[in-house]
Amino acid sequence: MADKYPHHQIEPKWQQYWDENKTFRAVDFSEKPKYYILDMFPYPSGAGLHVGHPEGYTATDILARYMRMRGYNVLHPMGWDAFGLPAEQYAIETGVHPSKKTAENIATFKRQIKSLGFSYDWDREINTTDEKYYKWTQWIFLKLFEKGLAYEAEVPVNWCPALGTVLANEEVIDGKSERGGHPVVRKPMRQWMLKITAYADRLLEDLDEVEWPDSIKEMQRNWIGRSEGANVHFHIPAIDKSITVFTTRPDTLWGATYMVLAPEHPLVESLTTPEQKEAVRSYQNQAGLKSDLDRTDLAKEKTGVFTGNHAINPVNGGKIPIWISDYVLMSYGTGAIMAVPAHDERDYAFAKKFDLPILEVVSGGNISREAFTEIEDGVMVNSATPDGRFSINGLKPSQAIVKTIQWLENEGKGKGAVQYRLRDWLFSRQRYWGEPIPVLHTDDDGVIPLNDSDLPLTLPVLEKIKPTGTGESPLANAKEWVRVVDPESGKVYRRETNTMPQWAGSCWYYLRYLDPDNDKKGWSAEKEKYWMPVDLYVGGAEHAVLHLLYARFWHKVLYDLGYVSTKEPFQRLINQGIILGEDGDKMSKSRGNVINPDDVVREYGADTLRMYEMFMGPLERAKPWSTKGIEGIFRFVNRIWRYFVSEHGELQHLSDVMAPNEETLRQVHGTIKKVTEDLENKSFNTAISQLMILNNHFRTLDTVPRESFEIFTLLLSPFAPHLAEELWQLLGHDQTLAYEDWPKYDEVYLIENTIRLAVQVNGKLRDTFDISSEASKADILAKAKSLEKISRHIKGKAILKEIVVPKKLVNFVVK
RNA sequence: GCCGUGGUGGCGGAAUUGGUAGACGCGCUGGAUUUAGGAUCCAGUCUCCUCCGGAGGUGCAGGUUCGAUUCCUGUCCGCGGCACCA
Repeated sequence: MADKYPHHQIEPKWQQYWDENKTFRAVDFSEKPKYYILDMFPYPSGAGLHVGHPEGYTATDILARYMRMRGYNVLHPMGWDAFGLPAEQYAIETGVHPSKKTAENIATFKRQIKSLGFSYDWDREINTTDEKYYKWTQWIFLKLFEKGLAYEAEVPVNWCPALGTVLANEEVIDGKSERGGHPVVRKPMRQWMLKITAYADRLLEDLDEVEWPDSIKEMQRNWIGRSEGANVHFHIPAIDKSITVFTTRPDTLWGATYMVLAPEHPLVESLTTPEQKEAVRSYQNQAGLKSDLDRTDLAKEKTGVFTGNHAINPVNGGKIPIWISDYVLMSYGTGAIMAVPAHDERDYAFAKKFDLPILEVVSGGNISREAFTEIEDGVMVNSATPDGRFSINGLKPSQAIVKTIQWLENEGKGKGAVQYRLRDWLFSRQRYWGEPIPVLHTDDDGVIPLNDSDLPLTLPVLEKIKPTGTGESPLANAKEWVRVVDPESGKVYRRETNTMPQWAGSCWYYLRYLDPDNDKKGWSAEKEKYWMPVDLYVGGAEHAVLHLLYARFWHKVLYDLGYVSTKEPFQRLINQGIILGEDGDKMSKSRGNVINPDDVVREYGADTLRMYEMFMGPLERAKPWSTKGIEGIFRFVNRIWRYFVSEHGELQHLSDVMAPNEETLRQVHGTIKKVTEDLENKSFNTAISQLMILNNHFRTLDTVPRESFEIFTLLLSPFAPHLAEELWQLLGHDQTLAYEDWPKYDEVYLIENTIRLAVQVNGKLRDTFDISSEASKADILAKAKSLEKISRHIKGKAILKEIVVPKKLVNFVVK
C-alpha cells in the first residue's frame, strides 16, 4: 500500500517554486488577450482568515489558472484594506499603535493565503494604509473637491459617546453601535459629504451595461430609489408663503384633503397658530428625541398635530389643514407632502386616526375599506378645475399624471420632478486610523485644499491614541500636526482632523494594482487602457450596495476627468455565498462553530481545502461546512495519488505505448468537455464530480495510457494545483504546467454507437433498451413494441399516438 | 409590508429550448483484508407494497401537456436586503 498524498512536502515545494520563478507575474502589455480577475480584498482582522475567505479566492484562482492555460494574459492581484475601526479600538485598549497591529495582521493573512497556493502576482500587493497608496486616495479626494463634489455640511450624525466617535449608518444596528453595542444618539456635526446624488441617474442607467446578478442590480436600483413625479406649490395665505411638496401622484391633487410637514420643517414655527404652539412644540420635542429607528418602530400607529393653519390647494382653491407628523421625513423630498387619503395607504391611516376627510378621485376601489392605489385600473373622477377649463376625469391615472404635470407647468403651479432615495455620502470619520483629509481650515471657516505636491499628508505618530471626547478625531490631540504656519505669510491654518471612511481605499484599489509602484501617478493611462475593466469581480454579497456603489461613483468621476477609459469598473460580478458552520448557523466565535483554515490545511492540505470548498455546492449559495464532506475530497486526492504513484515515488499503472480504448477516449473527451463548460459557467462542483468520474474509470483499468493521464492532470490542475504540478513533474516535464495548453476535446470520441432509450406507456416509464444510434424511427418503434414489459401494457389497447424523442425515449399513448 | 432569492433522499447537492428524478460525494448496510481498531478495497442504498411485478415521490393545492423538478395560477416556509421614500 502506497503512502497518503504527502501534502506537507509537496504543497510548500510548489509554493516555493511559484514564488521563486515568479510564475504568476502579470506582464503589462502583451499580444495575448488580457483577463483581469479580482477578489474583493480583505480587511486583515486580528482573527485571521476564516474558511469563508478562501471560497471566493479559490473560485477566482481556478479561473485565473484556467484562463492562463487558455492563452490569456491574466492579472490576478491581492492586497489589504487595512484602515478601519478595529485596529484603532485595539490601540485605545492596549496602546499598541494601529500600524504595528495592522502589519502583524497582514503578515498572518498573507501567510495563510499563501498556504493555499493561490496564483496571485504578489509583486502587485497593495496596502491602503501605506502612505504610497493613500497619497493617491487623497489625490482623488482633491479631484472630487475641485469638481465641487466634496463639501462640508452640518448634519445630524450617529454619535456614540462610549466609542467617542461618530458612526456610519451601516455601523449602527438596532440603535446600538455594531462594535460593542453601545448606545448611539443623533447629534449635528460638521462633516464632509460627497455628492454621490449628482451621479444618481448614471449610477442607475449604467447598471444596464454590466453583467451582474439581477438581484444585486435590483438592490442598487432600490438603494438609489429614483421616483418620478412633480413638485407642486401650495400657498399659505396666513404667512404669504408657499410650501412645495413632492408627489408621484399629481393626478390625485383634487383628492388632497390636508397637508403634512415633517416636524423639523423650517416653516412649522412661523405657520403654527398661537393656540397650537404648545401642542406642536411638544410633538417636535418628542420626535427630536427619537432616533430614526424609534420613529419607524412606533410607526404602526400614526401620530401628529394640527398646526392650526391652512394651505390652498392649487387645483381647486380648496382650504386644507396643515398638520405635522413624523411619518413625513425631512430628509426625503421637500419634507412636506400633500395627503391624499383615498389613494395612499399612509395618508389613509392618518386620516382615519384624526378623522380627516377622504375624497375619492380615482374610482375603481372601495375607499370605505382601504386606500385605492392602482394607477392602471381605475378612472379619474371629481378632478377638474372649478372653471371647468381643465379636467382629467375619465382618464386612467397613469395618463392623468402626465397631463396634470403639463398643466401645472403651464400654470406655474408646479413642475415635473425626480426624487432619489439616495443621499449624499457622509465621508468623514472622527478617527485616527484612516486617510487624513488633505485640506486646511482658515480662521474664518474657509477651506484650502492641499496641493498635489504636498501629498501624501501622512498621519502623525501619536504616542497614545485616545478619543478627544468632544467628538473630534484623536488627530485633534496632535497639536503640532494640526497647526500649520505658512512660512511666507506667517498665516496660521488648522488641519482637518477628520479622516476618510474605510470605503475610501477600496473605491479605487483595482486601479492601483495596474501600476502599484508608480510614484508619479496613481496609475498610468496606458496600463489602465490595457487592463481595464475588471473582467470578473468576486466577493461577498454584503458589499452588494455600499462598496460597489461608492466604487462605481468614484470611477465615474475619474471617467469624467479622463483618468479612466471605461464607464464602469467591474464588467462581471459574482457573489459567493457564505459558508455556515456544521450546525447550519453562521460561523461565530460565540457559537463555537468556527473552522480555522490553518487546521484544515495542516490536516488535509490546501488542495483538499480548495476542492472541498468548491465541491460543497454552487458558489453563490450559502452552504454548511461538513467535516465528513472534506474527508470525501481527501479520499479523492489520495485515491489519485495512491493509484498512480508507487511507494517509491514513481508513477505506476501507466503505459507509454498503449493507446486508449474507445471507452477511455469517450470518458476522457467527455471530461474535457464537461470540465471546460463547467468552468465557463462557474459550476465548480460539477466539474469536480466529473473529474471523480474519470478517476473512477481509470481505476477500473489496470493500465492507463499516459496521454489520457496527462490530460487528466491538466484538467485537475486549476483545482488541485500542487498535486497536479507534482504529477506533471513525475510525468517527466521540467517546467510548471501553469502555461500548458488547456486540453481540447474531439466530438468524434463522444459519439456513441449504441444508445439506451427509455420506453414509456402513457408517460410512465416501463422499460429501456439499447439500439444503434443510427436506427430508424420504424426500427425503434418495432423494437420498443416487441419488449415484453411494453407489450404487456399495450396489448388489446388502441395506440393513439407514438412519440419518438431522438436519443431520449419512446412514448406510446394508448387507450 | 416591499424587493430579491431559495425549497429535490438520512446529509451536501445533480438533472431545466419540458423527455429515464436523485449524477458525484457524505452517511448507512453487508462483504474482503486486519490479532483488533483505523485505513483501504468490493457491493448495495428515494419511499412503500401482495417485491421476476407494481404504486407513490422534487414545500403544498390546482392547471397546461402524450409527458412537468423544469411552464402557468394560487399558497406556505427559509434566507438576504430595504423599511412611513410621498
